[in-house]
Amino acid sequence: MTPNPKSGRKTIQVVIAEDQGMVLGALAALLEMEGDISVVARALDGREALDAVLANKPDVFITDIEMPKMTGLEVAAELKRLRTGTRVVIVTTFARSGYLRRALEAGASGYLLKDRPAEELADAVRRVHKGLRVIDPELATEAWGELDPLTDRERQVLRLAGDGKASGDIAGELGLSEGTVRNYLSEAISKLGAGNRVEAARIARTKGWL
Amino acid sequence: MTPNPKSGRKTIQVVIAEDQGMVLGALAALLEMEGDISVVARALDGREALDAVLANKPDVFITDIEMPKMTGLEVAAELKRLRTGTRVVIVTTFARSGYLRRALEAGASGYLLKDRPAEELADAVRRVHKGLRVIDPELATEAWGELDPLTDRERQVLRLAGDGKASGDIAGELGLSEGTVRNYLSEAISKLGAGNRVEAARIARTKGWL
DNA sequence: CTTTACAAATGACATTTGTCATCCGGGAGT
DNA sequence: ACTCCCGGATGACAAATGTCATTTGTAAAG
Repeated sequence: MTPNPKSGRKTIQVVIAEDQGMVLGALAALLEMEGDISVVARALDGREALDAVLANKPDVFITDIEMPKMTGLEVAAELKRLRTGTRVVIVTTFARSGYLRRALEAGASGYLLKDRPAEELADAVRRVHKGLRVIDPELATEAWGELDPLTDRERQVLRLAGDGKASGDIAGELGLSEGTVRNYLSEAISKLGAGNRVEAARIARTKGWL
Repeated sequence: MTPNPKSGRKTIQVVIAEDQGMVLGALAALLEMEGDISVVARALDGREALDAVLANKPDVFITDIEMPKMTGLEVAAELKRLRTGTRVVIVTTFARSGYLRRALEAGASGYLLKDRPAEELADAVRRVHKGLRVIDPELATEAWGELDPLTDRERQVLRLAGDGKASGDIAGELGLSEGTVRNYLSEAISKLGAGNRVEAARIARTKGWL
């Protein structure tokens, strides 16, 4: 609990969230090697992460997107709403423009891919701590690529359809009529230029619209 | 290039392969913290990995499964064929019994999940280096769980169907008649206890049968 | 030379999907 | 009050999908 009594005391405090324990530990190890950064807490899911950030008030919060309980984007949005001073850096596998947009809307200061060399993480933490924005170059360019044409309903319906559920089941799950579900699906299919529900779901997923 | 002039000189030499640069670096950092382990090379894809192992003859080779060029399983199989003395540890996201089976057939000595706590990695390396086998507990139990009931045809057809292709397209792509495709699909669906092609594909995928 | 076995195809049928035009019941405007 | 719009629901119809029983080659086993 006592703050790392290292050089000068002015280390950057960070909290990390990542659902794969091994990766979480490894990233933490990576950051701990840097003299000017201390990992004050780790979390294996979104809810835990949110609590950890609120409890520790770190300078920077590093988080994955796809996690149990709450996604990294949801946590970021919540932190923005609560006006904590903590800066958020998203670290994810997915180069999806939809994710980046949502991340920025949720007030994230950084968005970088797990593809990048490891050194960039510590760099990003420092830059973001200074108040700068760090966006992965690959995304930065085409970032503002076409925006999500789907309505909320279409999204929900498409999500379930993509898992192989039948129209009737989906209807039951969402409290709609089967016909209505088919209508939404039909709309989504045409908006995405797909040939059927499955392809539509696939397309939406790769764009990060889910 | 000079071997780490640490305590005693008898460190375990390892090569790591993982396609996500950030994770690769982090895992390396994690292992480097252990006094008795040295990371002598890193690789970002399968081919690179194979070369690195052949060039360095490490004690242990740690690898992800899903990588560009060559999968970790393929590299493992090749190393077995070449009778190098290097022990292989698979580290992956997927708890699929199909993968585990293939890993063991390819002569891997370890199979662990990225879900597990980070400490287990170094442990696994040490155990494997001693000649022991390390299988993730979650998989170890049901490991020999039900073997793939699908025929090759069913697999092919299911793969395409899972991407949203229609029966007709699949037929064209495989040089079969549409009716036949539907028959295979129907068979696969019943074998897997699914309700339709999409669910069947999903189930097969999670079992590692693809 | 049979028998058996299996991959592939056919045909027929019920069900599910995808499409479209239309209808209903509230708001929100003006 | 009276439109106009929008989420949702209906109904109808064509197309795609899932199921089965049956048939045809063909290759291995006897």
